[in-house]
Amino acid sequence: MPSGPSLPPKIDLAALDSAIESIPLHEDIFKFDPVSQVDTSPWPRAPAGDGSGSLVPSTPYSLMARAFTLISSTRSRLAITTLLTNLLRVIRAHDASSLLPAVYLVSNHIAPAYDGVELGLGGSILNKAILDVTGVSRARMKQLWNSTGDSGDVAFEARKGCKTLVQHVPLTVSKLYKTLQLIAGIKGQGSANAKLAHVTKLLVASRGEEIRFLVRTFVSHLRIQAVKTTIATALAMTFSLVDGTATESVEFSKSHYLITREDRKGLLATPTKQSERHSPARLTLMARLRLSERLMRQVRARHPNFSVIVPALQEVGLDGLSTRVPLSVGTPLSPMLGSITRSLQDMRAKFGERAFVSEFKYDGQRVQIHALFLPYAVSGKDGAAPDWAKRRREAVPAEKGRWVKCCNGDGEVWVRLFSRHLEDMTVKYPDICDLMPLLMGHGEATADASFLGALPTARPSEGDAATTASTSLLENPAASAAPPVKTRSLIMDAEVVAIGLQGEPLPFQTLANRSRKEVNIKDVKVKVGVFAFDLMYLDGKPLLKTSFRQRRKALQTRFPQFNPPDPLIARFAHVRSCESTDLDEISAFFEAAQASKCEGIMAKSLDHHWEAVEGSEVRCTTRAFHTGNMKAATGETEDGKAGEHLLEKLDDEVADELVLNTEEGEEDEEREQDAIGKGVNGRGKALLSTYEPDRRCESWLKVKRDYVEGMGDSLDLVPIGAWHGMGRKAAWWSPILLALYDPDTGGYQAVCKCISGFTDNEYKRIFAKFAEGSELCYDPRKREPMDEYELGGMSLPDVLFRPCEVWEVRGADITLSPVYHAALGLVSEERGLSMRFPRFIRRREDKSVENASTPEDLAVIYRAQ
DNA sequence: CTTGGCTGCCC
DNA sequence: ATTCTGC
DNA sequence: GCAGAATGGGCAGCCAAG
Repeated sequence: MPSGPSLPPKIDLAALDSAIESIPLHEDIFKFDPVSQVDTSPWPRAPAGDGSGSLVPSTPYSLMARAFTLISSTRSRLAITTLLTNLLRVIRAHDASSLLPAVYLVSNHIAPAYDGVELGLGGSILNKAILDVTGVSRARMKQLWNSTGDSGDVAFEARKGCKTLVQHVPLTVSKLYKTLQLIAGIKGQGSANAKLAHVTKLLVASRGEEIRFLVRTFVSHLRIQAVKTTIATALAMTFSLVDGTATESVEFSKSHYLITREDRKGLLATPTKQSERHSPARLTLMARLRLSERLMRQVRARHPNFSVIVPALQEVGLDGLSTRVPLSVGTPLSPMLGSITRSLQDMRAKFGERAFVSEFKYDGQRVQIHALFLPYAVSGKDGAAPDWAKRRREAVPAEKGRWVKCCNGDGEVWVRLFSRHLEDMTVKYPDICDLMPLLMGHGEATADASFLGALPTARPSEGDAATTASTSLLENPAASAAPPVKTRSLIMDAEVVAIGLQGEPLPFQTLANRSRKEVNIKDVKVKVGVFAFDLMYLDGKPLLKTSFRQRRKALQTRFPQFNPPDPLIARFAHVRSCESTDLDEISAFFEAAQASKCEGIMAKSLDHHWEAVEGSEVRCTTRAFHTGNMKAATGETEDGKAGEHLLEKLDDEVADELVLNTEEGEEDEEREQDAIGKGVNGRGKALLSTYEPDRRCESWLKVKRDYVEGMGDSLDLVPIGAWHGMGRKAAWWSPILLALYDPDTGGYQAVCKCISGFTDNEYKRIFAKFAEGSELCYDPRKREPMDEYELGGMSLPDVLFRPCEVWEVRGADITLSPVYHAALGLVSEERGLSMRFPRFIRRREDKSVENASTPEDLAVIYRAQ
């Protein structure tokens, strides 16, 4: 119990529960009033943040638990969004300081990915905590795990029937968030116990449903059908709806986004009556909500940091948001992703007449490179400027990243590297950091011939790196032509690939062997090459809306491939690409990618286009079009009116871009000139080649061998065991352990687990056929396991199956495994083989278990890789 | 001082 | 990473 | 088609236990 001078006033828990219970969180967002419909008098109090010493309401965690419970009872996106929006509105209205913590709690995080904050709690520690707190037996725990498949549900069920003798102080959102941050900060010897102590304390303090969500929050797995987009939407709606509280900035008249109480009087966001749905007044407001939602998604995609976004919303609202939270060097944007495409023909067909390039998809690690040059001398002065330290601090968002001195003595380049999921990788790649000043023209060796080299593409070549480089230079003679232009700032997209002494690409597993906490560039054991493929920001200008053709051109001309003279520094090249749209040539390029150990290819649309929507007449006139540039979009047209027409036909996405982009600075003249599109006189649809953060787009298509039917390797495996599924798969077996059949011994060698590719019906069939305790399925802990199973270093499955089916399973490639013993001795004496990205394709009813794939079959595939 | 379990993060 | 499902 | 969920192989890093 807390003690000391500021003992909080005694809380009437019954009154609190009833006050929370009576909040109509499910109510239509236009009707719900977080001020008049919420009674905060029984809420716990905390000192106001303004230092006045006055006590203000502090959001009880039970409010969040209540919202989560309601959310869990539906699968309707609309209902979930409504609940979440109303929850955030209540918190915003009564306890604004808890809004950011609440948003983090909903999103399963406590900080942006790149801050490197980790809770370090997992199922194991939580199980311990639940045992401690509830006192249930281990057997009961296991039983609960098997039946619920959820840590929170286990905790909730385990505590049922436990008597809670002490009346606790209610847990608050703010307290929980602070504790999570505290837990994340605990390191070193004894940390496990220290974390456990905090967890246990909170579990003990929790009441009712709270424990379910508390535990899920500890394992960062809330499972409430709302992770990213739904939160962004709810946040946008929260700030669209003016609730008349003191903290709202009131500038209604000029806003694109705000909806006042007056505006929405008598209207419903989700009416049941058809007539109400189409009321013009309602449609106007819904359009505003959609605009806010799109704004929020865009801002979040360009600057995914709630610690920046939420305070910005609170201070400047939606209208000032995109200016206040822009794309910035030092903060990663969400990467653009490619859509899976099942064949080269499909890929070709999707682009139609549009120009595109194909690129090698290397098997490495994606990296987003941020770099900023800061000169020692400011203009007009020479020598180191006295305010260097201050300028340095001001130049970057925080004391993260790495400063690299330019060897020409001009200044320093600040570098920060991010992974695909936006983790900070700067310290992992000092060799890439050191590359940046040279790449940006701030080194002095740029005239050196050794700079002109390129990475060879899997061509074996004698001699050292320099010889190799000159060989591959022939592939791209243009590389030597470009003079180094000094670059101020950039954000670049690239793939990091492990390379051998000759610069040849090495497998992903080699790259994975690299240390992650690097201290010294001299200790780097796995050399890497950087294969660049996009440029999102250059010299202070975002290029997201620039066509890919121009981004690519800028990337290639400004940053020619080169091989730094210092062998410790990473090499730089562009991904190999092919501009032909001829299917045969693309096929040959795809084969070349395989030969170079690539995963496949990415095909990318080069230009912005307009295309007719079905049934409309299309007149194709070439003229300048560039999203984000009103003048170009409405510029020269055949009949002079078509420009306006075009604007009317813009789909929402583009309209939004236009609105947002007015704040992104002037257009680049060069870009404008090159902007190509098709005028459409009729209904039109935008097919853009913009960089779309956070989206899997049809303008980027990825083709891998294993997506293509009949192309990848597949195995015919025997299911020999399984575990109880979790979450939505709790009622079935998942994952399922698969094995090869060894005809020499009659044994079964486990090769991988499989979770993907099964339909729910297939799961049902499997669970019914291999029913627990039946002839075909037994508990290996209760009955001696059959000795023909070779499980390797695998932990024992919950159940073992009698071998009786054969399944076709496809994967990307075969890996040397530290765990499985499949084909042990055939390619390695120490390690067996396993499969990357295994997925169930179909049952082979035509095959008996004796006809399943053998260790030799697997070894053959491995050797052929 | 070594080993093995757990966690988070690459793909 | 891949895949399936409900909206 | 989007959004979310479940979970694959395998690595380094960290910590606890032996």
